[in-house]
Amino acid sequence: MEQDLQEQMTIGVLAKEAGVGVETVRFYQRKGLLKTPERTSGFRKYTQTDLRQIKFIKRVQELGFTLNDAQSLLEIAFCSPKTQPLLEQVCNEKIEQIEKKIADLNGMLDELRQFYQSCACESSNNIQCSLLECFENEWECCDNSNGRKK
Amino acid sequence: MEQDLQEQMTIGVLAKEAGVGVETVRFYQRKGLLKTPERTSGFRKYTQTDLRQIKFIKRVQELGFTLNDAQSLLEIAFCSPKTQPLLEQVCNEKIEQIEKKIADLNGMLDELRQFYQSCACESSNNIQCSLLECFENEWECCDNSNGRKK
DNA sequence: CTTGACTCCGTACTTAGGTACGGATTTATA
DNA sequence: TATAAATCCGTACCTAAGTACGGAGTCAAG
Repeated sequence: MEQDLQEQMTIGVLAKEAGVGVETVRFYQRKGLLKTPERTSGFRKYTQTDLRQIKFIKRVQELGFTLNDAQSLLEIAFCSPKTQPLLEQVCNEKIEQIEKKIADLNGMLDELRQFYQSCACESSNNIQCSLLECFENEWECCDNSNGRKK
Repeated sequence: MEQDLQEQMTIGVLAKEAGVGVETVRFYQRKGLLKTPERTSGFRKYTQTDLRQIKFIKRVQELGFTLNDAQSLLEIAFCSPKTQPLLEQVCNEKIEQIEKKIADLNGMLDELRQFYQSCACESSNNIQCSLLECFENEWECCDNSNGRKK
């Protein structure tokens, strides 16, 4: 028929287009992340809208959200003066989470670099430098310039 | 008795001190993250070292590493001239991992802020801004005065 | 009309990182 | 000494986000 206009596709095509597995589509449907699709004699029929929605979900996931988050984002997917505060809240929460994670990681980087530096003491023939001790002693445990201990 | 000098503790005390559950300690032992402890008539006996090690693991986890990562960090925890090349290698790997993670997270932050900004158009009294559309239109769908574009 | 690809369904399995259960000891307290 | 609390062990269960299985029905090409 002339249904090409509507670009209906099977689950397999949808999955391939979206870059996910067929089982994942079924899984999303079970979870309520995709609306129950129409069927032609038993087979699910999907539209471009479904494709866009899956892509959206995957993108949202990449941004560090869970599927539950994705669902609530979809539920408020139309922002208006009414829903905007909620959207702001959800986004800000995530932004804060990520900022905190970055700060932590930067701290860890510092610590690792100090550890690396402090133990890369070619002169230490017999010093046993414990990472745990370095960690606990603010990385002064095997300070090569002036002996151990803080 | 007079074993306070060694500060031996039972699994319950250890767990409480470390802020984890008793089962978690047993789980870490099964996973090889904690060495098999000594026992007094069947009961595990732990030292301050074990406590420090658990705290270290939890800290490493907080920084976004897995238990496997924690394990490999623990395995190189003692550096000597022999193990130093290995240490250097593992450290550098970890540093690279963290740097990549930070870069990823920064990318996420940018996108999230765009996501947030593009829909935070205070002037839109009647505009229905779809997150899906924002997403698909590179965040120009409800472009306001200072709207960002790709 | 047959063959192979695709889809259907429910269920089970996976990895990470634990958490809970339940019956048997042991230890500490009153 | 009696009793409550803690510990022992193996095993089962949990969430998240899928992935795999297996036997059936269906569709499209030759």
